[in-house]
Amino acid sequence: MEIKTAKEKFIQSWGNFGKTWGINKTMAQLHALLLVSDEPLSTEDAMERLQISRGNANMNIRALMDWGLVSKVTKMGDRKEYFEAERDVWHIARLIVRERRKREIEPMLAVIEELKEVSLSEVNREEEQEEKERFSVLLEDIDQFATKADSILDKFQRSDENWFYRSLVKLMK
Amino acid sequence: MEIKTAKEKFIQSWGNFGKTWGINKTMAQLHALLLVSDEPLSTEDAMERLQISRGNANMNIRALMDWGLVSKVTKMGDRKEYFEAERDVWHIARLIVRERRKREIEPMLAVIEELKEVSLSEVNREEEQEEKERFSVLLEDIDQFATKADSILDKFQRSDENWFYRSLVKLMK
DNA sequence: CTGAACTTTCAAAACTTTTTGAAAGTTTAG
DNA sequence: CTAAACTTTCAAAAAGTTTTGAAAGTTCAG
Repeated sequence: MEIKTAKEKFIQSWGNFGKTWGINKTMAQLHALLLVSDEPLSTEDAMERLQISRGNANMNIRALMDWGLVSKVTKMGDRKEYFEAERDVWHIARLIVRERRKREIEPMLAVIEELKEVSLSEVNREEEQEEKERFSVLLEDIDQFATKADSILDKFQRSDENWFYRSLVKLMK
Repeated sequence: MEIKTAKEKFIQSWGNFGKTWGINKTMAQLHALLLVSDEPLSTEDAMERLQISRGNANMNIRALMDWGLVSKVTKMGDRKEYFEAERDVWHIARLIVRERRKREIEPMLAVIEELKEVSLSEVNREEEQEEKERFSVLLEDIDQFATKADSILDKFQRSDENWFYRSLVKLMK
């Protein structure tokens, strides 16, 4: 296999992989493209390589910058904007964890906390007692688990690579 | 807030939450509905509570059973099938991790391994040397990270609740 | 067997998300 | 300032996903 073919395959796979994780396919493909490029690329370069429209390229590159995965590079004597991807896999993972916690875990925790409060309020009718109790236990269990998972991810996100690898060794014992 | 309203809200939130994680909204809502039901429900019950069609209810209940999150219950003297959800949050988490590893992480790892092999093949032309080297390093880094993350998840999936909580304490030190 | 009770399937419709591309906006060289 | 070079926006179109519901399939009591 040619290296060009291999990179192509990498870009396609990264796109599909991203899609299952709730990330727009083009966004993931752009990320992959920038990861395998030896030079920063312009919007035009990306449009041509991925066969996508200007609007699509522009929007998704912005999104990648919002996530912190891609940064703008300027070349002297050139008005075009060029982009390059963060290549440190460890750093990439932390940025992704940060975004996903923000978007997915924290809103869910907020809802659970809210509903827990409701469940604690007085029981009005006798027959509700047991139902309410069961619901409360469920919410409490989910809350406990999610809070713990969230705090691990928080720790991960703030830690350095060594912490991760040291932790791994501990856990695998 | 009424308990009925609270459960309603739980079902809606679980649905939206699931959606961002690449799980069909109805599937997540059905799961939530069964989680908060004190009795097993029939397909008809689910159709009525969630206002969905028979086909939709049927397909997504099947999917939940494939994931192992829901099981069939039969009542004597009744030909209908009833369904109930696994309520142990820990167990639920393990089942979800198992499915997602299978569907998302493992296929990605397979692609990376395949591309790594390609990258190791002889360099044909002089100018390709550096490009190939850079690509190889990237693939190697991703592979290392993903393999480690996958093995933590594998361990998690096979472990019991106590392992998880003990590990947490260790990690948070 | 037969037919009622139930479950499954799947093509078409509804809905959601993504993409396009042209127009508007911004920046800068001259 | 002006106009060329570039970036951003967003309504409409395309693509993708989910849902519907009716027909086909299955099971089982009588």
